[in-house]
Amino acid sequence: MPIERRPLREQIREELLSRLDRGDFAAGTDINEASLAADLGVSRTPLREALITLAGEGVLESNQGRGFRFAPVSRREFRELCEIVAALESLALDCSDPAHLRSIAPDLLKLAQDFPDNVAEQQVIERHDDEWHDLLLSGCRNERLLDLITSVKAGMRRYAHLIAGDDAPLEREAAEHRRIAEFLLADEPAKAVQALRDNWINGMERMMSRIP
Amino acid sequence: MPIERRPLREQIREELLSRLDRGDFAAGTDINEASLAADLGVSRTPLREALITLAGEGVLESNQGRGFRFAPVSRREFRELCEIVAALESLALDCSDPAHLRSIAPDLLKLAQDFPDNVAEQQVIERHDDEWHDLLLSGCRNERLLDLITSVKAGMRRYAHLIAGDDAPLEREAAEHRRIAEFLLADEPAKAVQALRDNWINGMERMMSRIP
DNA sequence: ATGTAATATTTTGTATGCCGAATTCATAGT
DNA sequence: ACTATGAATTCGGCATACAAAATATTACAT
Repeated sequence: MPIERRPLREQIREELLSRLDRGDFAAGTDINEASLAADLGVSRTPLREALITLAGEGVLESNQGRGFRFAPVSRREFRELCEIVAALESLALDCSDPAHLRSIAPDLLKLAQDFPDNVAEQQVIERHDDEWHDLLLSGCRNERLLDLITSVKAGMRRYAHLIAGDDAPLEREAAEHRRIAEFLLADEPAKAVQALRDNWINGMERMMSRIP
Repeated sequence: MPIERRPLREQIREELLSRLDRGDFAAGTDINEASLAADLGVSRTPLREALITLAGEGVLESNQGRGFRFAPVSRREFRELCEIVAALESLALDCSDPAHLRSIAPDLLKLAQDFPDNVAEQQVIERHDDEWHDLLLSGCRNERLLDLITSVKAGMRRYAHLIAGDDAPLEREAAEHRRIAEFLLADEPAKAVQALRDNWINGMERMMSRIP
């Protein structure tokens, strides 16, 4: 088996993000470095490195002398994030290889149809959604853009747990994914881009009511 | 005078970026943490924190065990960055308050006209250009978007010194800025957005030949 | 009882030290 | 002379130690 040979800061970052998905941290909570480090079984140094990375991604905010805290959630910020991701993913889809898009379209359609079937726990659904978008953008040659999208989406993870336990928006999401895939199958990339944009805007509105 | 009361990592980050503007670091160069820390008069800890931040912004890359190095420049990456910033600034302009845009339009025009007059050193010009764009986007209410633009632009600073010593593209840049400002004065924001997009694409092409 | 000042405690920010991995140089063998 | 193998050294990654700031606490005065 391949032993984990990656910087601790990266592993810590991912662990914190997945805890965030589970809703382990309340937004707006101050982070105590010593206790969190002890909890994770690492020293403060790599933990702080992870925290600084997350602060750069907007997951945390840092105030001089007061350390780090999970950035509070707000409808306004969520809308801002959705607008950004919509623009970035649209761009990514725009500069994707059309041939590649056609080749993955069947898979995208299939995944979208399987969507509501496995109504497993929330985390699985979230991963599923992310994977679908990742596949959609897999033909984008702009590496920096893909990294940036990943980074911005990290900031949205604070909102992930808020959608738990409601199947209706899930069905809507799947329907919109099917629509995008069908446009790609029909070789109409421009319409797919528009549908993707709509997907984010609609998803934003679905979420809005759940944010305090 | 107000004494500097900010985390060292931020001051270090800015110092490194301004050194980058001056072309002090060759792209692709490995960074020796100990010697750089000694040079800056700080310890390795806040330096590493700054390096990690810069790596998150794409200014540096980090390889396991080999530490940090200035990410090598390439035409491809520069094009990627320009496409991203074009999309982000377009979005920012798009969701700006039209009334505010009209109110700053005269200033923007004036600044653009003053552009080539003070043909001072390169750094001043770069700052001037950045300030113009900052003012242009000052009416954008999407805070996260503005932060993101700043962050992506940090990655472009590796290319800043390459444009030194050529006035022709500067004149073109100023002309395009005037064009944008005039659209805003005429209350045609949509055209201004398009002109802004063109500005980035043209600026990209102007730079291309200078990148190895 | 409440507000304020002084002190104690907690927690962050920074510096230093140690260990292991990775690179480099030297040496031996073909 | 060239490659391969091993030793030495350098350097990054992480832990620990220290300093400074912020928060909590207590004592005192009004």
